[in-house]
Amino acid sequence: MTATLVATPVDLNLTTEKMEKVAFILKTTAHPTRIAIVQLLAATDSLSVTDISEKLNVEQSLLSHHLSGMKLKGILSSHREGKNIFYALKMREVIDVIQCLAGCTFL
Amino acid sequence: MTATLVATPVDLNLTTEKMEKVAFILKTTAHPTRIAIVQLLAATDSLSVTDISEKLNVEQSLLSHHLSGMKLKGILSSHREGKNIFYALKMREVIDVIQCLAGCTFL
DNA sequence: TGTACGTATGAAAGTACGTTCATACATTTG
DNA sequence: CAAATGTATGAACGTACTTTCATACGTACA
Repeated sequence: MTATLVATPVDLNLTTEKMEKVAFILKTTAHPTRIAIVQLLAATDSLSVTDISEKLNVEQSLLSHHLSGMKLKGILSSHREGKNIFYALKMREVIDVIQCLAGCTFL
Repeated sequence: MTATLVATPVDLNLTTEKMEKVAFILKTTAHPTRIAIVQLLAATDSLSVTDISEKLNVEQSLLSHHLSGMKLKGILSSHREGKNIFYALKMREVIDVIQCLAGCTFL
């Protein structure tokens, strides 16, 4: 008997449409600042733009662009509270995505 | 007692360097064709460029660009067998990443 | 050795993304 | 209502990504 050092085949079985959607979400997440945002909101539930800006040391306008993009694409949600706008992680699955890759020993 | 409808906080705890690496991998995967490539190689272990080109209906040169990029970034590996070059999925973690997102009901 | 086949490569062009800056909008407070 | 604070928006610019095309390279086989 010979040992076959071959990975177990996995059947992902995605339609073209689903592949496009997955790619869309991946692209939306694929940026250090945006990953940092996800990380923050994974732990804190909801933060104002100023909070995030200070914790990540990212300039207000740039951060706002990232946040509204992520919101537009369904990853984040937001609500106003007085002068502040609070963002929260809506698509919590991205946590698992990041966690999965972060667990790679070779990274 | 009040029910708090709040998601469980998750501590991702990534360093800046790791966030950059994760972003790098995400970016490398974030494209419908490349997701299709991963899907194919997740199931088949190793395929020639022609195989992939025919199955995905992607022109040779374009496919080659995608493949060599993915190889360069450590996602794929390749070896020559005669005239053919076979590509295989090296970083199998990306399967989980895609599977995770593909499992989202709302996609 | 030359011809055919499989694959890679590089330039060029279009498109999308990231960043900055200036400015506008909304809400609170004096 | 004017000023201050928090946030969004849009234009402009540079950079990176995607695609196509032409061509080069490697291998097999007549």
